[in-house]
Order: sequence, then C-alpha cells, then structure tokens
Amino acid sequence: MRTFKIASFNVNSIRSRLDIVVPWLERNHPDCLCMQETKVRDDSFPVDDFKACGYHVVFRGRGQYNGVALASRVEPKNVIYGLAVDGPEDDDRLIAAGITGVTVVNTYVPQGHDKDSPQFAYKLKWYDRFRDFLNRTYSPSQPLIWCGDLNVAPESIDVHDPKRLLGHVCFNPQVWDAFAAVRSWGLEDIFRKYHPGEAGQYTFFDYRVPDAVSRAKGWRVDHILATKSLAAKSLSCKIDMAPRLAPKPSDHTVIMAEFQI
DNA sequence: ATGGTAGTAGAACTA
Repeated sequence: MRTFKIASFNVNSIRSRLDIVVPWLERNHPDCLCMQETKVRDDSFPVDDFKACGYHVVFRGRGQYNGVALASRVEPKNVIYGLAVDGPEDDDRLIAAGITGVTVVNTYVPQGHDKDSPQFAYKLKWYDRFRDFLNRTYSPSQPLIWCGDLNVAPESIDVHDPKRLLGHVCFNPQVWDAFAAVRSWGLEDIFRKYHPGEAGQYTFFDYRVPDAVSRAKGWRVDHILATKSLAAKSLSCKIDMAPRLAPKPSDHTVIMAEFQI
C-alpha cells in the first residue's frame, strides 16, 4: 500500500510557466502531473527542466494551440498519444499512460467557442469520441483516472453567475449530457466526493476579468475523475490556488488528488 | 460594457 498523488494544471504555455511548474513539483512531489495547453512543438518541449527535478515527461503538441504533457516520477508505460489512433485528428488533446499500475488519461477538451459555431459541434462530438476511445482501450473495472481541462462546469455551484452564464459553451445542457455520458462509462468526480455542495471552488479565472480571483469570478472546469474501484481508495482532492496567485500565472490553477493504491 | 488580458506568434487566432 502506498499513496498515489496526481495533479492537473492547464499551464497556458509550458515554456511561459516553468517558473511556476518546476517549484510546484519540487514542493508537492506528485507521482504525476498532467498538463494542458502546453502550446509548444514537440521538438521545443523543455524536457531538461523536468529531468532536472526528477521527472520523466511525455508530451504531444504542434505549437500555437493545445498540446498536452504528462510528467511522472517513474517512467510512464503504454503511452497513448491522441484520441484518434485510427481516426481523424484530435488536435493534440489527449495523452494517456500507465503509472505504477494506475492508468492516467489526460485530456484538453475543446472549449467550443460559441454554441452556434462548428467548434461547439466539434466539442460535443469530441466527448462522444472520447467515450468510444475509453470503451475500446480500457475497462471501467481497472484503476483509471481521467483528468484535465474538461471545459465543463457541471453544476450551478461550479460557476460564479449561473443565471447569466447558462448556455455558455462550458455551462450548457448539451455539454452536461455529453459529459454525463462519459461519466456513465464508470467515472466519479473525486473533487465533489470531498466537497459535496460546496460553491465557489474554482480552477479557472479569466485574465480579462479584473480582480477575478479576489472577487471569486471563477469556473470549476478542471477535473479529476476515477473509476469506481479507484475512487473507493481516494484520500483527498483539493484545488491549490497558489499557482494562480503567483506572478505571471496561468489563467487556470492546479487540482490535485491522493489515492491509496 | 460584446470590452477586457495573455499566449502563440510576428497577423490573427484562441481562450
């Protein structure tokens, strides 16, 4: 029996966020850190910065947009790059690996732009494709974590102004249905397990909203979910606001969870 | 208030 500590962080450019990510790793020592929006081509990924603080890192990205990475204290096994092993591109939004017996699936779900846009249709389709990916690649009976920027605030308590925001591409009945369909494969929201009904717990604060953090103008769109057997072994789940309060922050912050494995 | 800021870029896009 040991503890498995995992965190997820939309870094909004890994190269711009090294001064936050590296000290955070050294201070918190997770077994695994999942990153989204790395915004860097694979040939420019800062591998050495992760090596220097004792982490392996696997990644997939083509530059300006998206990109995902997974840092791990042990070498990741069975790495899968991309949702679409045999289908159309998924724009560098998924990386999955086995880490000390736990399968970690790290995704950056499409944001959706606007509910009348092709990007929104792509987002809904992406959830469907992701469920198919889970179904053909893994089993809900295995210890598996799905985490990342999932671009959905599942409940009214997950946004600062549910009345005004209802219908937004990240707070939207169609997205809730698509997200629920993935969860019904066999995944539980670990954050809500420890904070049931707790409002005002956010992982994203828009840069464009003045004093968004101090005025609590946030969204809970970054998540850690686990299959039933693993969820039963969870110990904690919390949002760490420190990275969002640091100088030159990402617009997201870190969510982390611990499991007994 | 249909803006605001920050990232990739080296203009316009994504969030």
